[in-house]
Amino acid sequence: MRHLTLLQHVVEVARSGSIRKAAERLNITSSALNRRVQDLEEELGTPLFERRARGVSLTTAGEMFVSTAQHHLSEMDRFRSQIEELRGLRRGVVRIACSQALAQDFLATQIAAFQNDRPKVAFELKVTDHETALAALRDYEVDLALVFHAVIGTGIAVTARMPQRLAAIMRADHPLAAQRTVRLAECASYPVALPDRTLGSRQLIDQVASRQELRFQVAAESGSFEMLRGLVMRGNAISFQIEIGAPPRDVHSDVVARQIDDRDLPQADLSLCQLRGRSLSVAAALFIERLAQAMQVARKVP
Amino acid sequence: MRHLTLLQHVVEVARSGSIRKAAERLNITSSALNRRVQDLEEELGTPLFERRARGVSLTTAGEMFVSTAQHHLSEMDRFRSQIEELRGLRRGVVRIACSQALAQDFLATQIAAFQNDRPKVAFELKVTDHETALAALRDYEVDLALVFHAVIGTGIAVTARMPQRLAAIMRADHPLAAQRTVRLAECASYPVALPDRTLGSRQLIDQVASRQELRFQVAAESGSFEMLRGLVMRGNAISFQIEIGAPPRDVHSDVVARQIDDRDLPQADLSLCQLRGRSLSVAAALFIERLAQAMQVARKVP
DNA sequence: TTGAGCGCTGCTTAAAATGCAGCGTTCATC
DNA sequence: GATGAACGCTGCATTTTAAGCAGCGCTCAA
Repeated sequence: MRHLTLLQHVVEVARSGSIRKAAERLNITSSALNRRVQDLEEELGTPLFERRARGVSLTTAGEMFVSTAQHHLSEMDRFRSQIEELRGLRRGVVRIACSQALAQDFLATQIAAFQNDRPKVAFELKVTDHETALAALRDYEVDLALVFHAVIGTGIAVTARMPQRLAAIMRADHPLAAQRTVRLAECASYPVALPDRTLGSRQLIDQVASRQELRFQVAAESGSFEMLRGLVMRGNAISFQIEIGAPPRDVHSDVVARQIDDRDLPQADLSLCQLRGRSLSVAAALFIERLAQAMQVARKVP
Repeated sequence: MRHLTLLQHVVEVARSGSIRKAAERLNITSSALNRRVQDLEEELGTPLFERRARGVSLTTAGEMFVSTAQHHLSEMDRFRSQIEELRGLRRGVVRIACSQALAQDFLATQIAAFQNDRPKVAFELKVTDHETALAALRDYEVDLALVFHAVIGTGIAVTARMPQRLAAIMRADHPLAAQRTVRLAECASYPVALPDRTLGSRQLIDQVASRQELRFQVAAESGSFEMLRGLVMRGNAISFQIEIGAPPRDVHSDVVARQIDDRDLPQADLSLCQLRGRSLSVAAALFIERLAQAMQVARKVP
């Protein structure tokens, strides 16, 4: 879209915080970009950026402009998507931000099922902690975010919600593996490998642990679920994961999941989030619809 | 806005139904406009207009584009308005479509009061029948519409509503002027000057008349309230107007208004309408707010 | 059958955006 | 306190883009 470049350029300057950096990203010279910004500011009769020694930052007017521009760019994306739908191409990109726990099993299944119907739809997955995920949603970087136990502000709408319990994961030969459910206090008797503090499951654990005055023997702490699983397998530690990311019995390894006793757990939700007021591409809207449905269904089956 | 011209151009072509006509309105040559359209179509990979012998008409994709474009143009208008507000200029334009009944008294008062606070805000008034008024609202030609007894479809939101009775207006020396209220049947004994069928008040009268099987002595029929008032004054006819457009005693003439008996009247509303999903300029939003308030207050006082 | 009105295109000309090189400034670093 | 990297900005030459002009072929009402 030729007439959208100006908007994209300004948004990029805002993102980069520097005209030169933005120009590099956009593959134009900084002088060209600089003049585009200046022309726009002159036309509007008001500066959009404050010039600082190490770059630029948005003025109030600039923030308003960027917000409008982002919205319009998103609308145009959606328009193009509808055009393609009209032409029967059924293409599209769905961009998702989610926490690690979901990526491996739940989302992979959902995406595969969706692509069965619409093979030309591509997916972009961004795996992060929930704060970054919601920020990406706010910045129009992703179409939807799937977050666990997050504080969701206004501006973001929760399309579906799914209560999630925490599961303890351990090796099949771990003493606690004999039980159907475990209590958190029991886990304290063994070495544990905890998710780090950016992750929702850890925040949940900390909450419970401090209430029950539990002290874990923390063998390790990591932001990576692969790492934690590795520690479980090779170090015989206990780790924790939300149930949707922890199938009761993993066929590919000797790791098992054991539900934690209900009495120990506060309520925590897995939330499917969209940006309020934003219309999505056909592909993204369809996928969200199915995902929401899958979450409802999964909720019914305990 | 330099980068908005393309959108404006396409919208204008859609409005005009012809590239040449649109080009004339836009003060450019038809070849230039033609090529802009073609370039855009090529870029989108889909035609926006169907070429017909006597001009062009929108394709489905074209309709979608125009709708998005209009929305974005309106957003940018709003953005500029907010900029000016930020700079303390407090300027702006409020564009209104309303029926004649309201223009003379009610709206004039409201506008004058508003301009007392914000003298730099200009008003554009479009006086028409209610269908045209709602169409203008839908086409982003006006910011708000004030219509009486209209069928309001989805896509248009009613911000405030005010039940309105009909009043009979007549010369002070008319026999019926002696009464505080009149019945519609009584009016049938005298010559009447009726609003024409485009006007909401006429539709209301027709409704009642047909139910009560009344036959009026129709002395005249007109779409102009000035004309009707003239006939009342000079021909001693009775005419009708909604109460908000008919002050009980007009100091500038010998015309008086007498309320019609409640038993004769079906419910009819004066509605303040906005386009759903559209954000308005600061001035327009403020004016609407006050107008809505005024309508609530007016409703309280019977 | 004719002519007015339409969309479209080749060519020329005017305008706008871009790249290049370089200026003055700020600020972390040594 | 000197230094250099990073930044925004500007004059000028160049390229790219858009606009205007004239004219073609087409359709359809008169």
